[in-house]
Order: sequence, then structure tokens, then C-alpha cells
Amino acid sequence: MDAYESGFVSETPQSEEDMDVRKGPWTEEEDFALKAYVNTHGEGRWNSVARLSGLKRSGKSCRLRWLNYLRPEVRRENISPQEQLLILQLHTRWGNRWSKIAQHLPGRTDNEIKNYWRTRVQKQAKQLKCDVNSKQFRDAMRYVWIPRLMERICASSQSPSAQPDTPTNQITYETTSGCGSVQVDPSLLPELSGTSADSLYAQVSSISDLTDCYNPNSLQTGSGLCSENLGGTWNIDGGDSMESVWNEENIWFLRQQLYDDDLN
DNA sequence: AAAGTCTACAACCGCTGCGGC
DNA sequence: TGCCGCAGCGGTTGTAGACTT
Repeated sequence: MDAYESGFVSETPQSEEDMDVRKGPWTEEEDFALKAYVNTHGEGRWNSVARLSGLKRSGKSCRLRWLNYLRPEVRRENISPQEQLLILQLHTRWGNRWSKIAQHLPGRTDNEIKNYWRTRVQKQAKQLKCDVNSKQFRDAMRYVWIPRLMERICASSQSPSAQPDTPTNQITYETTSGCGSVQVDPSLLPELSGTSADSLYAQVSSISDLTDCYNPNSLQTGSGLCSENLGGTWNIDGGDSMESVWNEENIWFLRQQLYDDDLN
């Protein structure tokens, strides 16, 4: 019987209390007890929560369970293309600072974003046989994935006129589907470097069927990709539901916050 | 239908920073 | 100033369910 099945782990206990610390999946009863306690006493002082609520869990475990699962604000839906785009943008800016990224995605937890990155984004890097932090992969993200996401966002909205005014530091991306345009952070657009575009083209082409739709010479306008042919290799999944919460206006608001953050 | 493999996600662990003493 | 406890963060692991063979 393993630790999860038993619910207890018998690592050399340091004290009487340690012998009682429960691990593994939370039960409904535990969730209920934790919710009740937090609703009455509020968040914080997690070690006290663990002690006073009667839960045989560590303070850390209580905190994690509350923040990642029980909090009423936590959203359980799939990550939308808008959110995916934001995650990619924010990760380009901040790297693996998941909590900082999560601050800009209401209802999403750092754990969820981290999991998304590891399971979906790193999977793509693996398929490209390059490191997720490599220039090749970053370029692939810029040239292939982000344009593809923008196509999807655009296709789902189909209302370019509904977008707020373009901030001066944004660039209009004309989509290939002819459905209008999407604004994008210029730092994420191709660097107009023929060399990197060419090498990326070679690499992506070697593992996928992008040849017909990828034109490096068109990268300057961001219109060199034919998104229809990308699905086979670039799985922009997890966003089948288009939540109204993530409308264009909210995306713009969050982006504006990012620029403010950079200034501070 | 069963076995094997893959994927998504919940949860744990170790480390770091911060505040109080 | 150093120590201690706590909260928070990011990396990693384990497991259940989905999918494939």
C-alpha cells in the first residue's frame, strides 16, 4: 500500500504531531472543513488553520488546497485562446514567474498556468526537438503559435470594430482569414531577421507540414501563416469554450496593466 | 475487452524572502 | 544582528482518466 492509498506517510516523524499529518488527495469532508474554517476566520495563518480546524493537514497543504481549488474565484473551465495568448506573452516577458503571470489571469492559479505550460507548451518544444527556452522555440512561438492563436481569437469574435482604440505601442496584426485584425505586443512580433526566420522555417518544416503555408518573407507583416494547416502539429487545444469573461476589452485592460508594470 | 501509453492536474517538496523577536 | 517561524513560489511527482493498440 502506498502513501496515497493509506493517506499517511511514515517518514521518520519529528514529533507527535508529525505522525498525524495526512497527505494525498483531499476528501469532501476535509474540503468542507477547510471551507468552513476560512469562511469564518478568513485566509492566512495557515498553520493555525491546520491546527484549529481539526484537519490533520499541514498548513502548506491547507493553503494550497484553498488557493488552487476551494477559493470561490477559481475558474475550472478550459484555458481559452485569449488566455493562452496572454500566457505566452507574459511568459516571454517574465519567464517562469507563474504567480506573477497568474495575477493577470483572474481566476487562474499559478499552479494551473504552470501545468498548462509544462503539459502543452513543453510538449510542442519536445516535438520540435528543442529546448523550451531556446531561441528556436521562442521564434516558433512567435511565428506560428501566436499568429495561430490570434486567428482563433479573431475568428471567434468576428467583430474588429468592437476593439478599443489601439494603444500607441501596439501593432495591428492582419489575419490571414480576412476576419479583421488583432492587436499584439510588438515585443512578441518577429524581429524581422531573415536568418532566424529561415532557420525556423527549416526546423518546423522538418517535422510538420507547414511548407505550403509558411512564407518567411511575409513575416514582417505577420501574414505569412495559413492557420488552417497548422492544427496537425501545433495543437492549440484546451480552448474550445470561448468565455465571455475574456473579451477583447479585458485583454486590452490587462495588457495596459503590463505596460504600467514595466514602467514601474 | 484488456493491456499499455499518454495526458492533465492535484498535491507535495525544498527553497527563499520577510517579519517578529 | 542572527535566529526562527511562516507564507509564498517554482519544480517535481503521483495518480486517475482518456486514449490507443
